[in-house]
Amino acid sequence: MPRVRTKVAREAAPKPSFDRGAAREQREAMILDEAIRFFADVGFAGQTRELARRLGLTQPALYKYFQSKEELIEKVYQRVFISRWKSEWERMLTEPAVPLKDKLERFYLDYARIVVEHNFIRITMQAALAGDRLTSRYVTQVGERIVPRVCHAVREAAGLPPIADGELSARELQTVWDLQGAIIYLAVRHHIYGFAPLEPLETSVRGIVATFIAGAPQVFGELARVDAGETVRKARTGRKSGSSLSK
Amino acid sequence: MPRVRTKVAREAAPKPSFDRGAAREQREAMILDEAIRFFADVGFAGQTRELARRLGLTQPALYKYFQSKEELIEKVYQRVFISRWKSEWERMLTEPAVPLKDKLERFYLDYARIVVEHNFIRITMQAALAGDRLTSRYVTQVGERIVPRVCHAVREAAGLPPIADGELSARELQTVWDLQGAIIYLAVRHHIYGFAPLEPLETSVRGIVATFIAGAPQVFGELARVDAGETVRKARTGRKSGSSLSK
DNA sequence: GACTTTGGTTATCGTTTGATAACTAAACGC
DNA sequence: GCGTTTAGTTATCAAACGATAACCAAAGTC
Repeated sequence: MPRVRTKVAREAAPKPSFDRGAAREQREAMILDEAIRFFADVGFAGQTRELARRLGLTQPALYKYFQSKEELIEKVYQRVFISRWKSEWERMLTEPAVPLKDKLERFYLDYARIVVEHNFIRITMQAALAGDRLTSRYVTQVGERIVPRVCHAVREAAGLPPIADGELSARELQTVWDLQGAIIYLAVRHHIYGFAPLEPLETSVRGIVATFIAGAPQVFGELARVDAGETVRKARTGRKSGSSLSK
Repeated sequence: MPRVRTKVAREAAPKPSFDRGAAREQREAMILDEAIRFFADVGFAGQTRELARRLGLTQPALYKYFQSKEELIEKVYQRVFISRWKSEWERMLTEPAVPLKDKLERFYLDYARIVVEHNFIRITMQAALAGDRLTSRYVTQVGERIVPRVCHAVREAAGLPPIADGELSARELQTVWDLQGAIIYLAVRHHIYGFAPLEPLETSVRGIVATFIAGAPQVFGELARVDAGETVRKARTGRKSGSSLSK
């Protein structure tokens, strides 16, 4: 029964042999990186043989690192998403005494640099289309940790009273989601539709933030006035809402 | 040589037999509609057998209508894209004497109803990821026929002089693309990421347009002032650009 | 230096999957 | 009515593709 013997030996393996393990993980990471590029390119229907070829390996060699294609894809997801969430983002958006414009620009410039990237957006989109959960997890995080904080920041700048996350109106939240959308669409247009950007990423992000800042607080303010009957105006400059521009 | 005889007979086929052809086209359309739903669901890697099953047919029957899976997908593209471009959009955006807000709301409400739709956005995205040309054609059309017209409309409302399409700055065009992006992202969030909308589509579209109108003309105006040295101000209400809100 | 583990190979297996062949029954034209 | 088309069937092919088996050489362990 050599089978059993092997199994026992493996389970009892006493010395994991430091370097070996590290080297293996490094190798696995290299494969994952190539897999990310590969699947971002051709989609998850891409063949393991082709991936192996790109790595300069034979196809069965992949199975020394991953039990199945499915597991490989799962690890690709994890590597893509986990490595692209920065915990400081939440801090950046709550830092007190930073003017709204600076706060949003700093955050969205950083965020966009991570998110408007070929492999990230393509993997994300393919994963989402395939119904994978991790993608929604990422978007859920944005919805829980980013969007409300931006809302609060805008409310503060618009002179509205602070409220809890749960009390933010759908309208306020959606307005911030629209800002998100404009950022993400930069990535979609470039990396999925394949159109060259019209200008540097930084310029676009600043522009999106500028339009938002010029528009959103006013929208928030109008919401508040509708809700509360004109009580909150201190941050508004007395301009009539519907000037010649909007009518 | 029965082969040749058949061929000749087919080529010379004198009476296309009205109803037959019509019925066939109808049947083909039915299949295409199901194929759209199917591929939107599972992606273009979906099996022809499964599609046939959904249609209540056997798989080889599909090949009476399409020479290959590729051709079927090609026709799916055409059906999806061609049927969803309205030529009146271009007219709606150039109609004179309609206030900017009304013009944009009317157009984007209609546009969103077409574009923020399960099958459309999913097929579009999958096709784009697969590198298909028709998708880019659709986006190109938006870029050529919609975006510049919106730019002109905004310029007009902001009191800026009319210019040719080619003279629109990257900054102006991108600002309008960002508006597009916010609309499309409504579809992505709902139909690809799978999150329930926070509010009715119409409300979101009106909100996006409102934010844009409150923000964009100001941005356009500032652009113009930078370019031309404060000469164009007639449509502005005298509010300082960077009020307490943005600083 | 014998023994084991590891990372790789070549050969191959079993499904899956697009596509075709061969046939059939109903509909159609005359 | 009789031959022809046509829309469908069943059976089947050939290639693609994920996965496994069996083997091998180099490195590591004792």
